[in-house]
Amino acid sequence: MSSQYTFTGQYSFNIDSKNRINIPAPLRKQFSNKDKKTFVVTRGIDSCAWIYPITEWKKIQSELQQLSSLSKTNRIFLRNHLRHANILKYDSQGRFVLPQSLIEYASIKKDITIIGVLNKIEIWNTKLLNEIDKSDNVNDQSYDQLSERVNI
Amino acid sequence: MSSQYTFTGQYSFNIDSKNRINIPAPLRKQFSNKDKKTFVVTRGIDSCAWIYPITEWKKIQSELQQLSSLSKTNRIFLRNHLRHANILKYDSQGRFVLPQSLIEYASIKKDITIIGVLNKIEIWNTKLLNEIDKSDNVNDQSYDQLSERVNI
DNA sequence: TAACATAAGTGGTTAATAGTGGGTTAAAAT
DNA sequence: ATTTTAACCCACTATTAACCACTTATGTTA
Repeated sequence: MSSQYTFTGQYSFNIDSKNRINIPAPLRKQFSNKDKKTFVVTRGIDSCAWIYPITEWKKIQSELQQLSSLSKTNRIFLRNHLRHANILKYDSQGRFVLPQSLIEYASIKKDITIIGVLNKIEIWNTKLLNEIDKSDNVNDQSYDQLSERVNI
Repeated sequence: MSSQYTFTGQYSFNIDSKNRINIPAPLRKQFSNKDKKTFVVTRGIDSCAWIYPITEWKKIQSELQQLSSLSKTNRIFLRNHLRHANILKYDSQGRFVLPQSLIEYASIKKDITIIGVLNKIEIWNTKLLNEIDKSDNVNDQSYDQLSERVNI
């Protein structure tokens, strides 16, 4: 599934006393009019928060709608993915308030790093990201597997 | 079957001394005029209560009518879903009183957590949900199977 | 390269809404 | 008739969202 969004780059910001985070202007500019400044923040798979523009999120959502709640696996999966998904808008200054639950999940303190990763934006505790960056050596074998699918 | 409803997010509330529960404003706002503040609360498949906006419930009902009562599974499923279904309205403050039978079924005490799960809303005993969240490890294999269908 | 102009980021205040509690009236049951 | 229960309404408080203003950075033009 390909996306219209190709977020890239890395930006340093502070979260303010009201838990507001500024979406970097270069990323914000990519939001289409259709999105109407609306997006979904949710738990990332690593300890960070993920942002999807709402039109992008709806694609994911329509896939989730195919899953029947009669299956236990599906129920748990749906619950755990949807309960942390917050639909938000950024204000006229390009900011939004990050929900408390995600602040805790991503260990957000003051210094944050925002990264563009194609169809999503990641929000990290700067310190945490740097530590992971050093320690998280993906072994060569997994890259080999990847190479069969992705041609860089 | 896709739905017009796409409830998401998680909200913490208290049930009050009159057994009233507040439907979180963000979820309430999604109710269409057609629903006229009316919805169905019933037993969830796990120990929680499920809320469907009335227009959504009617769709489900017509699907349930397709199920033959010759199957035992069907009979049990139909019984449990239909006998506990209460048609209710929320008041001008957005609250409704949760029937005693569902309070017992979902072990509702004071602290409750409300979760949006696409076409339905779940009401949980906060403590219970957290416990299940930890213990209910769906094995990786089932998620692997899921991954073939859902691309997040 | 200096001055200006524009855009981006930051902080705070105000206004609106959501959540909560309680009270009153109407209905129901004993 | 009295008590209990439920629906409806009103009011207070806390939280959230919208708005305004200032500062810093970037970029453009003389």
